Amino acid sequence: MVTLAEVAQHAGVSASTVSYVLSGKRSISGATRQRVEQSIRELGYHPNAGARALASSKSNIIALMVPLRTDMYVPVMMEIAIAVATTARMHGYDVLLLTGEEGPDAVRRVTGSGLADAMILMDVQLDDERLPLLRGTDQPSVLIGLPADTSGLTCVDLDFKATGALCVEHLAMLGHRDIAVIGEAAAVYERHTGFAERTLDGLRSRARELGVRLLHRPCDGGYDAMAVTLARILDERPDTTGFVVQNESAVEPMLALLRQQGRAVPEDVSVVAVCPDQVATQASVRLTSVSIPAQEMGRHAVERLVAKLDGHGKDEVVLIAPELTVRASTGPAPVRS
Amino acid sequence: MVTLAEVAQHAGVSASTVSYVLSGKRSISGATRQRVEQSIRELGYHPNAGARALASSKSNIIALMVPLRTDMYVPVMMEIAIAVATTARMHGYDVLLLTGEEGPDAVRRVTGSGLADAMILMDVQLDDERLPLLRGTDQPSVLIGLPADTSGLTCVDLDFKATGALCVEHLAMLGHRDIAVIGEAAAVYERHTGFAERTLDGLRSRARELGVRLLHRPCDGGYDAMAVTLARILDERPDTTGFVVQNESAVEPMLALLRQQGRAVPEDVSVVAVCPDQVATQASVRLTSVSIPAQEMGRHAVERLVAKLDGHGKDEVVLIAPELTVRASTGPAPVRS
DNA sequence: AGTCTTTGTCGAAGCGCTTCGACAACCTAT
DNA sequence: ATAGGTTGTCGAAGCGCTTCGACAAAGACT
Repeated sequence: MVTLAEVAQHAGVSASTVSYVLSGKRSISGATRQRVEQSIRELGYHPNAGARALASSKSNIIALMVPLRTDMYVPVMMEIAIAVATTARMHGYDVLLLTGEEGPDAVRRVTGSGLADAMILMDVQLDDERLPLLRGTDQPSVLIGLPADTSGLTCVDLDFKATGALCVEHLAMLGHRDIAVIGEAAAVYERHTGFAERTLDGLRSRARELGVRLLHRPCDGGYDAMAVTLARILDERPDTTGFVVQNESAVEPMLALLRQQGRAVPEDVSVVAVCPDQVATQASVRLTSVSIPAQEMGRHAVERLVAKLDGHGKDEVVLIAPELTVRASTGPAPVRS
Repeated sequence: MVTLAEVAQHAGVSASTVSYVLSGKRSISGATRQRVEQSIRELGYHPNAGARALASSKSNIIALMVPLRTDMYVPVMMEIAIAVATTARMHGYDVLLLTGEEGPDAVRRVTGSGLADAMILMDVQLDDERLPLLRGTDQPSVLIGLPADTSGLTCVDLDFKATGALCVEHLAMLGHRDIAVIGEAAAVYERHTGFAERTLDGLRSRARELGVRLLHRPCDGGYDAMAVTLARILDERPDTTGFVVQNESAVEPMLALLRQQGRAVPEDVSVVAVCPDQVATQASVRLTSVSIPAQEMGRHAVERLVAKLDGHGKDEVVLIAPELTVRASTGPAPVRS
């Protein structure tokens, strides 16, 4: 274990000088800097993280709380997590992975111990029990997702309300008057997950404005659940010609079922998905979709956080504008028989 | 920020006594312990992580290197990561999330700085460039996955060779003589990912032993790629009646394509998948599969690591025995026309 | 009763780093 | 030439904790 002191001795300077070379917080002559850097290289010196954290009261670690449950959007979560880790590294931070399991205690533990300098929370509930803690501490934080009350918080998310509106608009413009929404599992709505409700909100209000009939049904993933859900929808609203799907694991089963029933996409029915691009392009019909910009969300979150850590950067809500990409799954509504 | 000293003062004992109450490394009288614990609670004390790490040279952090690329098994990776985080917490450790991006440098950085006490590597290549570093340090590590040379290393993985063998056996037993293997994307084989090659090895050697014809084709995920691959296979080996699929994102497209071609599963062709249970049960035909025990792998890895950190625990390779669950996608081979 | 353990507590010395004030040495402007 | 400012370096004081040796006090044994 090479220490700062050893580097200093090797370079013939004091410890503080080495520290200043490393941090750049005071000016150092070119000659000295080079000598020190040389010594650092020769000795293979790595600053000790604990000592640094202690002396500077900064750990250079960002905590990331991911949901424990894996009933939705797993690849999206993963992509966000990776984007967070990658972006954080670019700013000199490492990422501590916390699962939602500990709940508010994890927040207390991390802020209290100085383990992390800041934190990012994913999978925020509308009325999340961690929020009071965040508001009550001076440790910077960013939420990925939107709670009901965003005052005093910084949030990053896709504008799901606009997303819902966009989907309805697209279908309405193509002449569809009866639209069915296949949503996340019922449990997701029951625990008041913001994005799901906001999407629904956007869908409904736009549908009302455009005079389009809208039917929403939650749906567990998988083929069997989808079969039941689809049957019910078509039973209740036989004239449905447009579908909005917000549930990755329902996409492919749905396409398979439609095919099986002899309903052609997009000739007979149109499908718009809210899902990552990868899912949309790999599906058996290339799906018109609003993509979930996971990378961008992760990147944004870190950048907001770093800005806060650097002193600038205020509380604000960043809503990423949705983009609808037209692919092969939507077309003009069929002429009514 | 409440410090140890403040707790000590509040409880009327010395700082070291408080420390010993916390660590349990020396015996403390019941009365004193209670007084100290009371003070800790009243003051809301949380030990400072940096100071702890510095004084004890232990950070209580485990580093987890996940692959940057997301071209395969994303949900599995996520599940492992979550299992690692959860299990680590149960042993008093936190998890630092590193992406493969930095490569060997990340290993150097983490071991050198004492940021983490130990590390877990995922997505190990057969000839991984991080291995020499691991062997050259005294910091404990565990690999999830198997490199070519496991000497001096601790590894945890599903026994993919046995997995391959098991799949062939099952199909052979049902009378299938021509089996096609639909594998991961070609890139996965090109970079010599251990599990893919080991599965193939198991498939081939067992097929040879049982006198079964085997054709292996890599396949990118998605419907279009699958369509091409399937067409080629059936062109080359029209008598194929058994399929082994090791590629999550090829499963559903394949089932859709078979259905479309009028080949019934399992009456005309049988399909065995190597995938997480969730995928197998949610597919449009409930798939006979060998499951990928993500949770178990993550848990095992942490437990091996903690054992090493505690002094016991030697280098060893833990291969988890595969289990094949028969569901609705396999049946007796059709009688030859 | 005296010696030997055991038990519970304390004081002090660091862990390796950052950071502040001090201060030579050197420039620059008057 | 001298006062005033820069610039580059150093020494020392901590950051909050762990841990070691020391040592009273109390119990166990002859």
